[in-house]
Amino acid sequence: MVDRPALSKGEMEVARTLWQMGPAAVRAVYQAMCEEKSIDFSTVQTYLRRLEAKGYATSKLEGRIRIYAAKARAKTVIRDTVNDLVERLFGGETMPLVRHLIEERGIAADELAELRQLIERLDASDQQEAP
Amino acid sequence: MVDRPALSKGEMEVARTLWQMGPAAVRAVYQAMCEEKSIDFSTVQTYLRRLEAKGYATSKLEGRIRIYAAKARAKTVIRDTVNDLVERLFGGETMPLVRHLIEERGIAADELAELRQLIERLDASDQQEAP
DNA sequence: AGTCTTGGCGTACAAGCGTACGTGGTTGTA
DNA sequence: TACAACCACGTACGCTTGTACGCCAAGACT
Repeated sequence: MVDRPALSKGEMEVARTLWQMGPAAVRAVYQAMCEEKSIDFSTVQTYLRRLEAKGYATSKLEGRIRIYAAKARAKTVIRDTVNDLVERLFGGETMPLVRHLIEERGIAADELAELRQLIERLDASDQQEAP
Repeated sequence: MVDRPALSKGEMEVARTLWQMGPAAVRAVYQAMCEEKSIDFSTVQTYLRRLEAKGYATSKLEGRIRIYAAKARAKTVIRDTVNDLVERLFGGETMPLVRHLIEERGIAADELAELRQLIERLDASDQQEAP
């Protein structure tokens, strides 16, 4: 659809916060982000402005407060970002990344269980599609 | 260990090619990359220079040809890059990305089988560590 | 010997990024 | 009403990234 310029790393964090919070004022986003890391209010403001400039967010003045809302869906952005990463770092192959994630980053037992189910499910539909 | 500046997207592709090929001249890297996408020879050269400047590669003149070799190991770079992505786009949680990869990008049947084994293995060691 | 090709190396340059500051208006408070 | 806190908005600035060009020397070809 719309072909937006890619998000930078910093912009991504702000976008993620915005997805989590829903429409929010700069200060609210700022405070949410503050809890995780030290960042300047103005920096957040600039990122939000850029997010809007790139077409990832909209904003409107509500009284004298500008409220930002995500425009692009998280799923879309994640898809594009991950596709790009997989392309560049793994030459387009998905499995090496999956392997890396599962082996090198901790996965809890209940998550493992979920994973197993996920696989069962896919396996079943594979069987159907390619008998 | 050494704290290198992060790789940019473009640099990553060159690094990956270099890992795949082992030590190689600029032209060799260029030709390998050409097959996948259109890129200028000088661009590749600049990326290799920057890779070295950032400490990800070394080079030495062999006759009048400069041979570049990867210095950082792929595993390390992948770890750092993926950690960063997971942090920024998923707030540090691994599972959403794993889920995304498995659900949204095609995984072949034999890869599914491999995944299942991987999970069995981890499950077993989990059991041992936390009885 | 003269010309073509190839490579190294220096340099460029606009756009994007990270990180803010300052100004001037608005609102809540003493 | 004077003052402090808060906000939007414009602006800045050095660094990085993407994408090259041009010059010069060494080897290859005629």
